[in-house]
Amino acid sequence: MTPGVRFHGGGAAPPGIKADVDRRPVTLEEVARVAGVSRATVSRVVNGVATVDRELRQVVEKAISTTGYAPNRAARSLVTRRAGAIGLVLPDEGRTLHDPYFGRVVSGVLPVIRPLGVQLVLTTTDPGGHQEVVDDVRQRRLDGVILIHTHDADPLPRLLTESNLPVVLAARPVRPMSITYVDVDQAAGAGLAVDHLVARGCRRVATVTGPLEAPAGQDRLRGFREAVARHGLPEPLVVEGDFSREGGAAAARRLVAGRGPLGEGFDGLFVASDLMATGALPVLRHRGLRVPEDVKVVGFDDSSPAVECDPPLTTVRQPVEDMAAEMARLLVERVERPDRPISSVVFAPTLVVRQSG
Amino acid sequence: MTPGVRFHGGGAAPPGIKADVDRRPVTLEEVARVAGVSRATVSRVVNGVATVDRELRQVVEKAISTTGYAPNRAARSLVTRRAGAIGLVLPDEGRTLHDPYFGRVVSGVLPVIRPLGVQLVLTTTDPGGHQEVVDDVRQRRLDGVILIHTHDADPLPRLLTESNLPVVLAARPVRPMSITYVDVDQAAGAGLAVDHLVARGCRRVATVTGPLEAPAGQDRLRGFREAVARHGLPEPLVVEGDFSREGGAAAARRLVAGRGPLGEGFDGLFVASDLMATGALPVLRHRGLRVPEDVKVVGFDDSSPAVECDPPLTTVRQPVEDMAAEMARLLVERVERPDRPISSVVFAPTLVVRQSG
DNA sequence: TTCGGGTCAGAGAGCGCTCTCTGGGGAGTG
DNA sequence: CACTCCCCAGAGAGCGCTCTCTGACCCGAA
Repeated sequence: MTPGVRFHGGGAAPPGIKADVDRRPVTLEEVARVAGVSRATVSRVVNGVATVDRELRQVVEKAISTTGYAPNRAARSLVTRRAGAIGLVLPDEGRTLHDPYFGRVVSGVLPVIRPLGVQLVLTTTDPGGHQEVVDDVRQRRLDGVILIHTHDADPLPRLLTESNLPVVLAARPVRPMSITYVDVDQAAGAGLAVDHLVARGCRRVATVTGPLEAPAGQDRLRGFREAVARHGLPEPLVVEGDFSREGGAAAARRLVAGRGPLGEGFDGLFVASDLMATGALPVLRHRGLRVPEDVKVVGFDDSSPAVECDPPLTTVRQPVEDMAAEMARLLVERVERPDRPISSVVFAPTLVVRQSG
Repeated sequence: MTPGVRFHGGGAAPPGIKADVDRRPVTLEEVARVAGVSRATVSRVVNGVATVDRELRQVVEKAISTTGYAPNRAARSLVTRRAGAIGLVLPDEGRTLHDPYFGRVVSGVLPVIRPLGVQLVLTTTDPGGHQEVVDDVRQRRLDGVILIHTHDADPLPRLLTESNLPVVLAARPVRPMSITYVDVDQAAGAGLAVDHLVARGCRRVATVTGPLEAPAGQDRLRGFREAVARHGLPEPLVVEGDFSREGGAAAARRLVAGRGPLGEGFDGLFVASDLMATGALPVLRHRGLRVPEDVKVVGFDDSSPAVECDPPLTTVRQPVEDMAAEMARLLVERVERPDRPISSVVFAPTLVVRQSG
């Protein structure tokens, strides 16, 4: 060893903040030494195990705070076989990520899992397809996943359940399968919309549906038809949309094209998503139809476009935050007791009345 | 040991999927045994270390795929002292999470870190304040964090940098400090807006600013004033807003209140955020001012309200995805080489012309 | 043949934690 | 007073991986 000049430290380190920097993290071992107890006892204190003497506990707690100990999660995970993290998986067709719905899900999930010390990891199924997500779970980086907006062809739900990994779906699966999901009663929501239109005096109603291969699309149409029948209304106009703004506009154009000069056609319109409604409204306006005077419009989702468009949209609200919180709870439950029977939850929608209908 | 009935397995397990379920995960050790090599060699193959004989490598790779081996990340983290995860920290005043901006950040960050095998962990500073985030890093659950929308009083940037933890800020810090950040040239963006208004024939311009304690608010106002001076325009009207829709509406009311009967006042309006602009537009309309005929309006952000409002907004676009990707790159770089000098990046804004101005 | 040098696989020591098992000591009982 | 029982702290064995160090083996040069 050549003796040389040490720039930082070298003798007794000055006390204070600087000494913290670049120092090796404190381990259980060191806390134990400071407290004059064994590693096991410190571990018990850290994890809140009750069988520790009061006095001893205080000594340990003091040692923890003076040393500034923070447990290494990787080491703990290695033993407990828990990652302490769950995944939120979005299909990245670009759309979902930019949908405010996504933020609502996050703000529903976080309050449930943070107090449990569980992290929320964000992923899309975008690049490597789905294997990445499965790998994340198999590598024990994720204890389970919440799947958003899976579509018909999505192999992920099956892939994950077949590997017996904890999954919760946001929305009913396309094909019936043994999987936990949380959904809103879509049909009932559509019914709420029709009830409202009828209460406001509409007699000839129309609908722009979602894509009919999606369960949400199917269910909202079914609920719409059932409510129309229940109220004894004449056969409604039905045009299929695709949940996009442009799709809503296109569908609206087809609807007004079939409308006669003096109002035969429809006086109430249920659009199966707010985004489509924001596409449909300008079409109606350009056709000279005033909303809500000539046509009353009700949307679905209560997403931000609903309040931003003109006029603000009466719409069916899904309690997304509550649903997300429930998904988180179900997932955590499933991670902790994989043997429990799976169970799903369906929420009731509500109607938010604004100016459009 | 009492001999008893074993329900699952017990003899030779039937081959196939069922056997995978509930089985203990495969370890390096087992792969090594199957391949007839040492644990070290398998590790070398898994991690792509070059000094492994070609043939041997193939044998190991085969063993990996037949056993279905997936490395345990916790074990790896324990040794490498890398969590393999970075945090995206949002201040939860409710707003940010529901802002589409947030989704754009995520979709900029993910493509950068996923190929590196790094996870994105979402957090807010909401409940326990900021200690939680610091703890996450100290517990080595997070290698570093990206901080979004920090405000003046936010202690987090300082807290993290003082602990010498890798941080990247989205936006210039309020007070100058030694920290990596990525931002758009706010002043230049405001200049773009004024240039456009002038090119469209405006002579008397006004602005609704952001909150002036925020750097973005200050910089956009400064850029606005500089451009106004550069074009030799008369003293502009300036009203302070707060980046919210309601704040935009309130500011617009104050502006039109000062406007005389025959158009003395302003014919061009720069609103420092799209959201505020969506609040301002209806106010102008109710005052009988047509956009863009009577007043041309330019917003800032190119967020979704810009395309949803009526008329669609001409606005200054921040390349949010690119900026987010850059933040991710800077953070990863910083995690890998903490000794490197810190560096920040400023992006150029562009103008998106729509119908409002 | 001997020897130096280079290549590459194996041995083994941890990383920091949890958790079971052991055992000391005090209280209660016969 | 001896014995049992219980309570609670310590010892120590891993969890599954990485990475350094050792050493076997082969090749070419002396």
